[in-house]
This record gives sequence, C-alpha cells and structure tokens, in this order.
Amino acid sequence: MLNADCNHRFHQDSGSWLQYIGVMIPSSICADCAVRDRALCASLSDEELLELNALGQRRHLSRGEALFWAGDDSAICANLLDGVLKIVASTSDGREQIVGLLYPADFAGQLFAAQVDFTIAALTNVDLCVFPRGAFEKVLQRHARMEHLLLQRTLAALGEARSRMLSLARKSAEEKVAGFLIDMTVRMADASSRATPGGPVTFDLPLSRGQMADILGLTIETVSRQMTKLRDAGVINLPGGRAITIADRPALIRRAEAA
Amino acid sequence: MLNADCNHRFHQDSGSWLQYIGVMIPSSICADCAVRDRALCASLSDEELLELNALGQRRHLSRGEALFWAGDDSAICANLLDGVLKIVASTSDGREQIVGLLYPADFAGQLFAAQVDFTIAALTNVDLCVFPRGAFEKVLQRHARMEHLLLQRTLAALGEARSRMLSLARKSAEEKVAGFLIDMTVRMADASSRATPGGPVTFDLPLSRGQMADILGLTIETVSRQMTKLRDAGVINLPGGRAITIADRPALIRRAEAA
DNA sequence: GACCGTCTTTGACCAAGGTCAATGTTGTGC
DNA sequence: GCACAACATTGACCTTGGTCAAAGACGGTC
Repeated sequence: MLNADCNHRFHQDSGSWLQYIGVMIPSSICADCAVRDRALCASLSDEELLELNALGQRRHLSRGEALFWAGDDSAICANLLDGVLKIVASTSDGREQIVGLLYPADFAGQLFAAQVDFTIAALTNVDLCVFPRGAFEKVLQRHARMEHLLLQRTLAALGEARSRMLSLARKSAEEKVAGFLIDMTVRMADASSRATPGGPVTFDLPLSRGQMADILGLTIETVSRQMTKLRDAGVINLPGGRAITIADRPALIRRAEAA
Repeated sequence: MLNADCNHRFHQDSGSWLQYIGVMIPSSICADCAVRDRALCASLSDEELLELNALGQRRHLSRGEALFWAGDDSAICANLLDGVLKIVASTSDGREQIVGLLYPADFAGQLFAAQVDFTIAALTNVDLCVFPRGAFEKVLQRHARMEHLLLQRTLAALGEARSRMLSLARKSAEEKVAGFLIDMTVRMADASSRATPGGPVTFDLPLSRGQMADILGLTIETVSRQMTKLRDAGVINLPGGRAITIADRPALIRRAEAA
C-alpha cells in the first residue's frame, strides 16, 4: 500500500471503525472531518474514501511552524482542516514573498515533483490531514473525478496568481492595501456579524502588518502608513488589536482601483 | 458534435483523409502538425486524435492581434503551433502586465469558465489550432490521460507564476533584466548556434523593450537603461537591432541574484 | 534613397516607497 | 499587576525607478 516515496512516519494504526448507514466509515479520521464535503475528498463516495483514510494522518502545526521548506523532497501533501497556511517564495539572500494563502478544505503540496519549490508554513495554529505524496498520486490516478476537481482548483489558483502579478507589479501601495482589505471583508463576511449590508463591518484581521506586507510586496512601514491614511480619511476604523471596521466600503473600493 | 458553446465559425469541412499505417489520419490538420507529439494531443493515440481533428481549425493571427479579450465569453481554446502569445492582465485604467508567455505546443484558453479573465494576444505572427471550448472539455472528460497532462502543465504554470510573483515584488530592476536575459538564453539555446558552452552566445531577442517592460513590471526607459548598464559593464553586447550577445554569462547570473 | 512611423536611448527631474531609528501599543507569563 | 517580547506607528531621510521630453536608430515603403 505504501510505496517507495512513503516516509515511515506515515505507517499508522487506522483506528476504530463505525457502522454508518450500512457503510463502514473510518471513525478516527474522515467521519468527523470538518471539510469532508468541501475538500478534494468531496469527489469520493464514502466507500472510496476508505482508501484515503488508510493513508491520511492528522497533524497539528503551531503558528510559525513549517509543513515543509522549499528544496525539501516532495514527500507529503495534505488537506487543510483548520487554520491558515502561507505559501512562501524566497530569494537566496532572504527576501520573501507570500505567493498564496491556503484556507480550510484547500489542498497543500506539490504533486508530480521530486522537490517542492515553495515553503509552506502556518500563519495560525493549523490542523491537517497529511498523505504520503506518492500514495496520494496513485489514488488520484484511479479517481478521475478527484483529479478533475484538483485541475479545477489548480486553474483557479493560477488565475488568482496571475491577478496578483498585476497587483504586485502595477498597483500603488494604497491600491494594494485597499484591495487587500476588500478581499478580507469578502472572506470574513460569513464569520463576521455584518449587521446591515452596506453598513459598517467589523472583524479581526487574521494577519499581522508584516504578513500583509509579505503578501502585498510592501514593507511593514508602508502598510502601516497606508492603514493610518485610510483611518484618517474615515474609510476604516482601527479600534485596537487586529480589529478593523470598514466604515465606507464604496470609498475603499474606489481606492482599490484608483490610479 | 458541436455543442451549445460552439460558435458557428467552427463548423468546417474536415478536409481529405490519408491512409497511414492502417489508420485513418486526417491529412488536413493533424497529420502534418508540428506539435503533434508535444502538445496535449501527445496523450492521444492516432485513433483518438480523429475526434479532435474534427473539432480543430487552423487559424492565423498577425503580430498584435488578440485571440480574445479579458471579459469575453470563454468560447474557444487552442493549441499554439507556431509563434509566441502573451497572456495579459490589465487594470480598468489601462495599466498592463504580461502574466505569461505561450510557446509552440502550449495550450491557450480558459476551461470551465464562462468568461475569460485575461487577454491573449500575438507577440509574433502565430499559427493556432482552435477548438470550441465546450467540445474540447467533453473530449478531455473522456480522455483521462489528456486531462492528466493538462493538470501537470497547469501545475507547472502555477509554479512559474508564483516564481514571477517573487521577482515582480522583490527584485530590483537590474535583477529582473539580468534574470530575464538568462531565461531567454536558456530558451534560445537550441535555436541559436552556441559555439562553445560557456563562451559568448548571440541571438535575437524575440521581444521589444516595451514587451520586456510589460513582463518585468518596469517601464521601457528603465529596461533600456539597465541594458545599457549591462553593455557598459561588458556583460552583454548589443550589436544592433534585436540582437544580443551574452559575453559573460556568470556575471549575468550574479547580477540576476544580487541584492 | 528620402520619408515616415516605430522603437530605443539618454537626460533632467520627481515622487513613491524603502531604510533606519525611536517611540508607542498590545498581549502574555509569572 | 508587572515585565518583557512582539507588534505597530511615526518621523527623517534617501534611493530606486517612474515621468516627461528630446534626439537617435532602425525598418519598411514608395
């Protein structure tokens, strides 16, 4: 079952099993999985999932820990269950750029490659379902629907990466910061208690100024200055800590697109 | 055969047929295709190729012409047979960034999407093999090997896009230009008559200064100044026209990585 | 070979954002 | 509730690369 690519750490006791609507569901892993119907696994039936369950292993990373480093052997891949991961590209002399973020139900890892090209690390505490890469690829090969889903996600990620290339290369600091805040507002819309649509929205930014800078291709100081400028203009409020209130969404959108 | 997505322009006479080693090969299109064994089609047997042949139509674009514009309905996709295409992202106020280049055997188009997000246009005169998107997706669905190949290419494109995000956001103008010239040297290595490995190499840059600027996230003037600087430092020669000689490759590599 | 449009180079100037440094704030562990 | 570390803000200054403008070089056409 485990092939040559497999690291010995992935041998595991598959845990106990639970009879569920006539199908054997692995209780230890998939049965109570928070992302069962949103991750790549959503393309598999409960029966098909048994195979993945035998391969997957839950793992926790604390804020700051890396799943793997650029240049490492591409030994593992994972579904993100909870938390936020960053995908980081860096130059040999230490300059860094966050080239992608991963949220729950997203897939992490570099398939069909001997080494990984980008470091993946935890921005928050994170729970993962980790697979040996080789074994995961074999499962993919046998399940065209899952591979199709992965293709669609990869295409979406490519489109997003290309949009961010435009931002990084051609947008001003103000546009970048305003655009980022709009994106965050959209993403936080569910979690947050948005009172009236169009009215002010308050939520906690999940990222530090430094992390925002790493994403936007700016420095901490420039991000901070732009945030202050937006506050002074009455577009946002900064009640303290990571909290932010979007006071005037239309104005923020205008600033995200202004030359 | 042609579905609702199909534009009437793609109805066509399939042309004449050629008996070839016992298999019917469409002579008009695939038989003499320059990229038959490098494009996505390489995953198909000659028999399977018949289906695509019935859908594909050759098309020519002159330098500067667009295959489609960002925002257009995603009606078509294509294999690039000859020439170079650019994938362009742009802001509403007209700032542009080239987010990808396509070379012969590459695949162009945005699958599984109602509209396309990026303009694709010809940097040189270009020959294409164009398919209706919907019909192409159906072929893909029935041929897992082809979808797998597309997945691998998409993953490679994603990795490249992420590397370029690092360059765009964090590298100096000199590093960008030097890195670009190194990339071009690698890509031109075959076509060019490199005399001694390590010795000076001469070739024609396929891009104007303006196009280089659009790729590197710089202005024409900055690209020109960096080229002049590299010439004055003896790293490259500029004999005239689009020609360039890489006089000191190690020095160029050093400048591509210097802080 | 003169003309014209496009591409390229070069210079003078400017401004956005980076750097360095100091101070303020927040949150955590004891 | 205090001390400390990490994070954030602000200011002064400077560098990089963008902007504007002018002059050359190149390539095609008549």
